[in-house]
Amino acid sequence: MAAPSSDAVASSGPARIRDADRTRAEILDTAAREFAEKGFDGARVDEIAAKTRTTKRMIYYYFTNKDQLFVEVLERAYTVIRSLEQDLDVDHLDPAEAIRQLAGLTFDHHESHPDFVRLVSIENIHRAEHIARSNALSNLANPALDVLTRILARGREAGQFREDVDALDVHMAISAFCVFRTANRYTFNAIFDRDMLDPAFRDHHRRMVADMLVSYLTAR
Amino acid sequence: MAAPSSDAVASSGPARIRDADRTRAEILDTAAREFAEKGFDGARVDEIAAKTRTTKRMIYYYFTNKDQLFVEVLERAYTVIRSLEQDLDVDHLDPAEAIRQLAGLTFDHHESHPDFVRLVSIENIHRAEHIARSNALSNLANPALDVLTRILARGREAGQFREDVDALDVHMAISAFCVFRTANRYTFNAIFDRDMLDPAFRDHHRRMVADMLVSYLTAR
DNA sequence: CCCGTAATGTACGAACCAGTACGTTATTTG
DNA sequence: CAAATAACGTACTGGTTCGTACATTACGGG
Repeated sequence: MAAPSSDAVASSGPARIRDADRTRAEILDTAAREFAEKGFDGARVDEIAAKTRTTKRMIYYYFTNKDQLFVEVLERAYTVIRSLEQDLDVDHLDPAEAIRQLAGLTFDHHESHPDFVRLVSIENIHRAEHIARSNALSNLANPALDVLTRILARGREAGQFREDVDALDVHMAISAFCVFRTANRYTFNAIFDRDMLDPAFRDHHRRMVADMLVSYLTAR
Repeated sequence: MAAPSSDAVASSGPARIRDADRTRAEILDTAAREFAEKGFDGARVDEIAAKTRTTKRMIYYYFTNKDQLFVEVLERAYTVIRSLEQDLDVDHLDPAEAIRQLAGLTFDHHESHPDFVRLVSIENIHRAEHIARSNALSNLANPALDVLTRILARGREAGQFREDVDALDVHMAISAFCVFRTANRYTFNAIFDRDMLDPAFRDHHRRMVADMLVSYLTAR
């Protein structure tokens, strides 16, 4: 209910009372969790505020409105994933092995960032209207795509890979598999009684995407 | 579209003023479109009612509340897909060709039922809580799975298919690909500037799922 | 042909919820 | 150190939205 108004909180070096960056970041964190949990329309600004050490007023102070808050949540979520993708260095590997590495990395990303997958699902229900409103996102290239393009070129030159696929096709196929496990986990489990995220399947599925793509690319 | 309920609607005069079946069906149709369009929380009961030839009162008369309405929308959506799947008869085909047929059918289903794909996405955001509340859905087996099981068994017996995959794995892989094209269409297009549902890619993608699965299953 | 009930319509309410008006305190800058 | 301003809090509002109380009409069984 009412916050303890007893000031003089000073006591043992409390965190700075005014810290715009921290407050802003805390709102974004909480909002990301809340949006991922309940969806855009299901999430409540009041609830986000309550789960923060600040107030609803601050959300509007920093983010203008609920839509803009979601835009920045998405921007941050995509940025995290992208920065991880940039660490990928497979130019020295055999093309097939490079594909395996890329698939594995993508698999791991999605497995360890379920909230990201949910946020993307939610944004798709809204027809990507928030991404469209974000300069940061609509102009952001995907480093994984460049990597993929080079791998495919090398594979084709070596006569190993088929010619009728481009990087986006391969990226789509890998993403589809990885996204599906998380995004459709609940209905799949309800209907087929199998939890796709059960650790028992993890390694099997991880090998499966890689095998699928490599066998497809190398099929004559 | 919807077939008139029981009998021939008495002559050509004004439609029957009282027709429970028709009213109920019209509500379900409209609700399905509205939920698919806006999501569960984004959809408005008042809006659904307005797009119907009846009133909001009737929605509550037949469906108790918004959640139950969504449950029945899902039941109907799944039933439509399932009934189409049952027409599949591939037991006389070569296992690889049978897989191609199944993948193609699944592909076509998803391509021609985008609303179904969206409803499933929405239900996953809600952690399949509505399906859990539906006896019809949580006890409904998937005919495509039985078909798949038989295909795989034949393929293995013939020494053509690998042994370390089960029907659910294959179903998952095919669904993932087909669902992704529709479910993640908007964010994919916003970020990569490629509309996965562009007719120009249709045949290519359709062949791609089938090839991916067959090459994977037959890989040594 | 009449009456019970299934089917339908109208109007309303209570809760909820995004967003704001207004006031206060800390921090920075000149 | 004073004045400006950035950061923050409280309390409220106006519109929305699910759901319902109450009234009414068509239809079918007896």
